[in-house]
Amino acid sequence: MRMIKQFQIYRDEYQGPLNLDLTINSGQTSQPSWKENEGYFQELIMFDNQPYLVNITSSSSENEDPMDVKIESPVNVDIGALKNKIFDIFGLNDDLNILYKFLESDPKLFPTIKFCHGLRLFKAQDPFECIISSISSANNSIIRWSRSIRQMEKKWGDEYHFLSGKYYSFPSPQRILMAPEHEIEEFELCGGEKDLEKCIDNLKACGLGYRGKYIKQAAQLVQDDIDLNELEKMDYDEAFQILLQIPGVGPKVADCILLYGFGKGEAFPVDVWIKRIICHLYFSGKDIPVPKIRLFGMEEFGEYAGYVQLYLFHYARKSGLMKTLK
DNA sequence: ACCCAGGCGTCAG
DNA sequence: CTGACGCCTGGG
Repeated sequence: MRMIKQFQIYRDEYQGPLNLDLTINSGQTSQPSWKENEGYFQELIMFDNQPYLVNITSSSSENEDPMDVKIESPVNVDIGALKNKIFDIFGLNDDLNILYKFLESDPKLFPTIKFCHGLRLFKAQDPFECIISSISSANNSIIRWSRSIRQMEKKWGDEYHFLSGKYYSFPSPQRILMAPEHEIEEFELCGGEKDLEKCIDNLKACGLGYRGKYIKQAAQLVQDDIDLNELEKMDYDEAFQILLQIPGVGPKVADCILLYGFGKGEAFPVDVWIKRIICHLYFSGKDIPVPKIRLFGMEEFGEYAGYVQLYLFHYARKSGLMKTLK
């Protein structure tokens, strides 16, 4: 059986503007960009352990037309549930009008609005996936990180066939634990049957480098010790401390996980660019240590900290400020 | 064409 | 605090 259901998302169902293209392609390290095909963004969404291929209009996101959503699945599609999931992923529950009032109240932040109109937080579809992909993003470029995620999905995720092609889910902790860390381990695992050069089904071969070890340790912790449902219920500070115990997770990565995986909008992930931008805008270029920048951001921007980080980064990229700071 | 320095966040020393 | 980690980018 194969089911396709279609619905619209109207302009008055969410508050403030939405630029879907900008949201998907602004390099947020929550999920790789969705595929673009015949005027739609497409991605496999796992919901209640069932696969759904979501197709969402990629054009006219800035005008008054509703967005088309088509969902293809081998199982019955609960439109309400999938719609909620889509709202979560694209930050459609965030009121950008209120955000913009806040940004307007700070002359340093005001200019970010016109560069980021309709930009929303692009959330991960699942907390475990978010943990692994955030670890992979550390000390890494967006392109390299996206490639690694896609390769992990292809090697260890489940394959699903849809009308427009094959898609792979993000592998479970169990699957990641079964994957060899590097080619030597894979070689030993097959008892020397394969040539060492042909051992490419390991984490390191996904371009993850030394992060492979962290990823397996993280998967082990999630399987044995860390209950992600419990983490979801904790307040920001408590969850932050727990996440820091995961190998490969420092303050920046923990904040990304809290922001993109658990929807904690008060998280303020500080990478080198945010550091440079904040030092430039708020400390007249003086060099302030990263941990202080983080505390400053959380104090100064409160519940909007995550959005401010997103807007400052994109603003710096588009306005040319980044080139100046480099 | 080539090489090699520089950049990225976390960890270990 | 500093250097190492792996890989890609970009300048020479």
